Amino acid sequence: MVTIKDVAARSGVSKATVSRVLNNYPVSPKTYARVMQAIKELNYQPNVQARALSLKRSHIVGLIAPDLQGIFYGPIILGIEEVLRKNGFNLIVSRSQPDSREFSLAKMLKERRVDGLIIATPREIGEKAILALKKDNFPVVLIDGNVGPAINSVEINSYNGAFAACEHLIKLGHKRIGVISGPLKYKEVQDRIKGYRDALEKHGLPFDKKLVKQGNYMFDSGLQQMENLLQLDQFPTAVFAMSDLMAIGAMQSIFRKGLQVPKDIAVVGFDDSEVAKMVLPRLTSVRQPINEMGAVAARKMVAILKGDEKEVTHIKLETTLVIRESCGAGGTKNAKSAVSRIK
Amino acid sequence: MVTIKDVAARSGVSKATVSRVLNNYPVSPKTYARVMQAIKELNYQPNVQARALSLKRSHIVGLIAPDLQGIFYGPIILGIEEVLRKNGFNLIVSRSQPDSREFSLAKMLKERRVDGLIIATPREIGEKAILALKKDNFPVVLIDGNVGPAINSVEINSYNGAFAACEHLIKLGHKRIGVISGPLKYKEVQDRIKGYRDALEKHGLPFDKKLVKQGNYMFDSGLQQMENLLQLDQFPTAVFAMSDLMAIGAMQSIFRKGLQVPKDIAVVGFDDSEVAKMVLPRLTSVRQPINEMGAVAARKMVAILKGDEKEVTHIKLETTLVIRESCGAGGTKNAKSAVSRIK
DNA sequence: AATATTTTCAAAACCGGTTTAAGAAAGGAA
DNA sequence: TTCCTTTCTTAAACCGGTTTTGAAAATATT
Repeated sequence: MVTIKDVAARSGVSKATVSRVLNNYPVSPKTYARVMQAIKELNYQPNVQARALSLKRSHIVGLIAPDLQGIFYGPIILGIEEVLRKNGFNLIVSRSQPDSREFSLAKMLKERRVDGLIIATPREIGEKAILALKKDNFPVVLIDGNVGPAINSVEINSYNGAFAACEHLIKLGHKRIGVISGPLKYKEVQDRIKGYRDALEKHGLPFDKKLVKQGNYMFDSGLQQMENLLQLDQFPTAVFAMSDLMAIGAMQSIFRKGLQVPKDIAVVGFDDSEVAKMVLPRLTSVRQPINEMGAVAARKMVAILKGDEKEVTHIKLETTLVIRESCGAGGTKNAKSAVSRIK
Repeated sequence: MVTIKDVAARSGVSKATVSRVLNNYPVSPKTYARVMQAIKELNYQPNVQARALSLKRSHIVGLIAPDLQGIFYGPIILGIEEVLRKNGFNLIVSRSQPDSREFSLAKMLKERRVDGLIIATPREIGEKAILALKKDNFPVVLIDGNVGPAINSVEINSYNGAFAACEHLIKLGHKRIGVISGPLKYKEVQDRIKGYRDALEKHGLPFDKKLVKQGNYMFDSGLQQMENLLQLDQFPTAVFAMSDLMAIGAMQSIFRKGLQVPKDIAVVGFDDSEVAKMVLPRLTSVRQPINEMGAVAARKMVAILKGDEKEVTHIKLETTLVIRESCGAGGTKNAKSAVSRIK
């Protein structure tokens, strides 16, 4: 491998000078030219390990997520990677292990392998561990979660998304709207339920606890919870599911019962993932800008690492209701999008 | 940050001795104990950058893929990451840029940021660039592709998968089987077409070129190409699509025409992705062990980096036909799986 | 007890960069 | 011309590990 020493020898200057050229410190034009010439001739590429050791900066950002693929985490990775690459950083991905999670966090930190950490779905990691990172002044950005004002976060405005979905159903004339939720302990689930309730209230409709069933975001639970809804004395005429997978499960459950979507029961999902377009009737869904969430988080991280930004920010991205056939309102798209930024 | 020097000072030995303890070189029991004690007390963690510089090994493996998410690349990442983590390696993911692909490859190599490279879908990268890596003796494992005997590869036995899918349809009585293929220039597409033709031939059925339409693996192209098939004078009674997304697109196309699946036209897909279970009728599909492909590639890489294996291997993983309703044969599953290894 | 052999450890060099402190060269003012 | 700045350049130290070399200590042999 050709090193900085080789370049120095070839261009007749010292290592220090080559380093200055590389880092844009003032150098006389002719020295600059000679060094660049040597770099080109030797096809020299600086050794990142050496540079990292010296600078105490690896130019690597770590992503910790409970899963590294699927409807949600796939697009996040994509969004993060693109921004990082364009800014000269690399991305190390790591799945959070349910068991040894804090350990691996602490290790990542102490090893100094990464310059900063983007943590997706911090609820898997534990608030304490995250706050400990902060205490060590380690750059952290959370995606899809929030552990208080001290730590940067990027999330979806779940409340607005749910509100829009439910209001849409109400305006179509539905008065009994079932909900298949995610795990109730999650903050975003509570937000969405609040959006649902507020939409009902705004239009003078009563809230019926029996219409809210708890699922786990997965297909099977949508199927299961829809069955439960169908066993009520009085069916809901519409269902709002907090994920597309559950919405699709719900649709299958409805079909099995011999009913039709949207004629007998209208269905709205959440995510607007690829599958929403593939099922019949096509699924009306609350679009989350997942890819953008990753990109925004990565941009924040880059800004921190470059020293451009110091203040903690909490960003909420807005959702869009994408109307297809499963809700019973023809149309194609109904856009509403914005980025709100809250300090 | 606490360094090896601090540990040395605390335990009253030299840096060298601490290093020996850490790397399991012979040391007297009482020295060992003292050093370990100091390590624990100081909560010392070696700096990976320094170690990487000294050892010329970063313990990072790079993955280059055209996409980092979705049905195919998502599970691959998952499979790779798990194996690497368990073996003490980290994974850097990088999307291959259509434009500057060779450049970034060469850069990764020269920078010595990663110890080895797993390249998914090498057709995007270019054979020359890959062979150049080999020339530099850089560890490379290809996933889902093959550029000759010199380079390690892991792929799916596409031929067998297609053969099984088509033979299954033939045994159900179909005599005119349409195909919606991937891009014909891809090797695996040619293999699958060969599987299709051989199945026909084995059962004495004629091959009709008009029944093979070229798609691009995406949903829309399935829809489009099925429409083309439906414009033939004589419909196929079954369709084999080379991806689930295209199969689902084809199904929608069939429905639009007022026909039913599988009654009028049977459909079989390829991938057995999550969506296969979500559409109605549920999709019969050729299951690719995608996750395992990633794991196998990662294991090979680890073996190379640990110096355990030197010979080049070409591994083909077998597929399984998963039977659901879209093909018209009730049943649940029909397993057939194996790993064949070819030197 | 004297010598040979083995074991254990420390000093120093090294990996390939960056940075500091100081010297050399160039330019400007008196 | 001389002296004072300002601009470039470099030697040496440093980042935090690993590894080689050789000496001291411990053990074995005679």
